[in-house]
Amino acid sequence: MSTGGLTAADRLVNAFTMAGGKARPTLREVAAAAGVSVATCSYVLSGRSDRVRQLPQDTQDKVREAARRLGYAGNTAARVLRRQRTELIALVYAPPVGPWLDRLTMQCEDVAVAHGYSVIGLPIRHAERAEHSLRVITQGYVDGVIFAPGLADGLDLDRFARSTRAIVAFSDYLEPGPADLVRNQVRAAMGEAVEHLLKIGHRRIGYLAHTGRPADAGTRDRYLGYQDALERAGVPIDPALARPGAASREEALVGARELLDAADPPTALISESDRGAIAALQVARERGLAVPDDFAVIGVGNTQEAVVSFPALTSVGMAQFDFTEIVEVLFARIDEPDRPPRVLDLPWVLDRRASA
Amino acid sequence: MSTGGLTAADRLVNAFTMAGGKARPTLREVAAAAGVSVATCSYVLSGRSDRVRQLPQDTQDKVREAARRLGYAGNTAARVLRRQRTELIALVYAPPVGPWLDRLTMQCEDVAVAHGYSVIGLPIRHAERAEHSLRVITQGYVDGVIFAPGLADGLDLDRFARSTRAIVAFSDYLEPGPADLVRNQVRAAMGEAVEHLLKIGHRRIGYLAHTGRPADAGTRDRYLGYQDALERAGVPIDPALARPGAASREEALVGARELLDAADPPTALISESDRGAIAALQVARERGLAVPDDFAVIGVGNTQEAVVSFPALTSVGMAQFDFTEIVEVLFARIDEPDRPPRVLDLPWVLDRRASA
DNA sequence: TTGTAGGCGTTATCAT
DNA sequence: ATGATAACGCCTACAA
Repeated sequence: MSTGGLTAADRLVNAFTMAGGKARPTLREVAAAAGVSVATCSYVLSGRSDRVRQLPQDTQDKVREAARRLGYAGNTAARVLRRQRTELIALVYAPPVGPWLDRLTMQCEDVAVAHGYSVIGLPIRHAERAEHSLRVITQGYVDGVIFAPGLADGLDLDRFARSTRAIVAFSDYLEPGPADLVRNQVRAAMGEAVEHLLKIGHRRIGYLAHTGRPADAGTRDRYLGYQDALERAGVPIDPALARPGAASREEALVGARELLDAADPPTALISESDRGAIAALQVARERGLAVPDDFAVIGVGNTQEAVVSFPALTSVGMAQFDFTEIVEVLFARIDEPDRPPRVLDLPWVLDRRASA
Repeated sequence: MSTGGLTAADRLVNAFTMAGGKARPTLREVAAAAGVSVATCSYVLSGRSDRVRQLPQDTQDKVREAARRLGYAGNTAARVLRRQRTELIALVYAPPVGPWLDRLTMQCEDVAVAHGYSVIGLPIRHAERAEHSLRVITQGYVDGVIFAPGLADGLDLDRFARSTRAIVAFSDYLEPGPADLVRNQVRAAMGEAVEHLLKIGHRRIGYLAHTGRPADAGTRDRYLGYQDALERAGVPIDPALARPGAASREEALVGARELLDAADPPTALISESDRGAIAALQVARERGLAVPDDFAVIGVGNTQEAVVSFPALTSVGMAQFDFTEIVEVLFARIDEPDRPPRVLDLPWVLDRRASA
C-alpha cells in the first residue's frame, strides 16, 4: 500500500505535475488527492451553499486542503460552458477616458463585486474595428454590458441581446427593447445652455467641438442642441464660429485664440468639454477680457475641474454622478430576463457658476 | 422529400428556433441547416486556413450562408475549453485613467488586433478586492496580461504564470522570470530631478504627493527618489515640505498655497503629477512669484499638458510613448513560452523646459 | 472531400 | 453523505 508515505492519489498527482511541468491542476486531480469524487469537490469548492452544508466538516477540510496544496484555481471556460454564466460584465467605452468614465468604472466595480461579479473594460478605438472587439460580447464572454454614451447608437442591439443576458445603453436615440436605456437628453440641455447665453444678451456664440465636423462626430448632439437654440431664437448660424478645440487643452488654446482674433469675434463661447472651456478662460485672461461680462464661457461635463477653476465654470452635464441605480438595473435584468424594459432619466443640467 | 420548400434540416432549425425563442445557434445547427457535418462547418468558420483551402467553394458558401442566416456567433467558452486559448489579453490598471494609460490602451488594441486578439481592461479599485477581480486571470480568461506600474509589485506572479501564457509587468522591483519586465527607473529619475533643483541653488524643495503618506503609496518610488537626492546632498529632509496634492487640481491648489504660506516656504516644488505642478504654477502667479527664478516647479508624467502650460513645465517621465515593442514582447511570449525572460528599459528622463 | 467520435473541465442529475 | 455520469459546444485526429 504505502510507498514512502505517498498515497496512490498523491503519486498520480505527482506524475501529472512532473510530466506536464506547470500545468494547472483540474478538479479531477484535486479529487484524487483528497480521496473523494469530483462531484464532492465541485460542491465544496464552488457548489451551492445548500449542498455544501450537508457535507461533514471533515470532508470539506480534506478537499480544501488538497485544493490549496495543488494550487487549484478552476477553469473558467469549463465552468462557463456548463453554467452558461460568466459572472463578468463589460463596460464598452472609447478612450480617452475622462473623470466621468472613471466614476462609472469604479461604481460598476463596487456594485459588481457585491453581486459576485467582476468588471472588464472594453476599449473601442476605431469604429471599423469595433466588430472585432465586440466579439467578446457576441461570443458569450459576458453576462451583461454597459455601453457608454455614443457607443450603442449605431449598433444592432438585438444581435447582442442573443449572446448576453442584459444590456444597458446610454443613448438618447435607441428604443427600449433589447436594452434598458439611460437618457441624458444632451441635445435639450445644450439648447438650454445656449438659451441662457442668448437671454443675457449674447448673439455671437463661439463653439469648440471635439472635431472639425461637429455635426458628424459622436458628440453630434451637443452641436445640434446649439443649433436648435439659435434657430429657435432666429439667430443665424455662422459656421465660422465653430472650431475644433474641445479634445485637448492645446487645441482649445489655438481655437479660442483664433475665434477672438477674427474680424467679428464672439462674445461668448461654448466648449464641448470643460477642459476646452478652462483653456478658453485662460485665453480671455491673456486678452484682458472680463469673464463673464466681456466674454461668457460654458463647458460640458460638469467635472470637478469646473468647480475649482477660476472663475468657476458654468457647465452642462450630469447633475449627479451616482450610477449605482443604473448598474443595479443591469443586474436586475441578468437575474430576471423577462422584466419590462426600463428607461432611466438622468438628464443633463446647466450648472450655473461664475463664468456665464 | 419536399415540404413546401423546407429541407429536413431547415425544419429542424425552425423547430429549435421557435421552441427556444432566442437561443444562440450552435455549430451543430448550422451544420444541419447547411446540410454538412459539424466538422466541415468548424473548418469553414474557424478552422485553420490550410484545411479550408481544400474545401470546394460551393461547400464553403453553403456553410457561410447558413451561419449568416442563423446568426451564428460561436461560443467562446467551448472554443476556449477546447483550444486552451482565449485570444484575449488583459490590461490591469487602477483608475483614475490618465493620458499615459490611454495611450497604452490604444496601442495595445492596435497590436492586439493585428494578432487577431482583443483587449480587455481590468480595473482594480481596492487592493483588498484585487483578488476577486484577478480571478479573470487566475481562472484562465486571458492569454496574456500587462500590469500597469505599481500593480504587479505586491503580487505573486508565479501564481498567475500558471494560468496565463504571458505576463508583462511595469516594475522596477520584480525579478524577471514569470514575467517579462519593463523598467522605468522611476526612483533614479526623480533623484535626478531633485539634483537639478539642488544644482541651481534650491535647498527647500516642496513635494506634492498623491496621498498623505508618500512613502506608503503605490507611487512610493517617486518620494524615495526625492529623499535619495536630498540625502546625497546632505540636505535635511523636512516632512513639513511634503503634502498631498498630486491627485487633483483642487488638492494641488490647497497644498501649494499651504506650502507657500508656511513660515519657511520652499523655493522649489516637485509634484508627483503634471496636473498638480500646473496648479502650483497658477498659485505662483497668484502670489506674484516669478517662475522659475523665485519658484521652480517640476512635474511628473511628461504629459502633453506640460508642453503647453505657461511657462512650459519641466517634467519627469517617459521620453517616448511608443509601447508597441512592449506589447509585441507579450505576444512573442504567448507564441513561444520558453524564450528567455526579457527586461525592457524604458527609463524616465528629466525633460527640461521653462519652469525649472 | 467529408464524417465520426473523443475529450477539453465543470456542474447537475440521478443513483447508491 | 457520496459517487457515476451525462451534458455544455467546439475542435481535430483519424477513418471512410
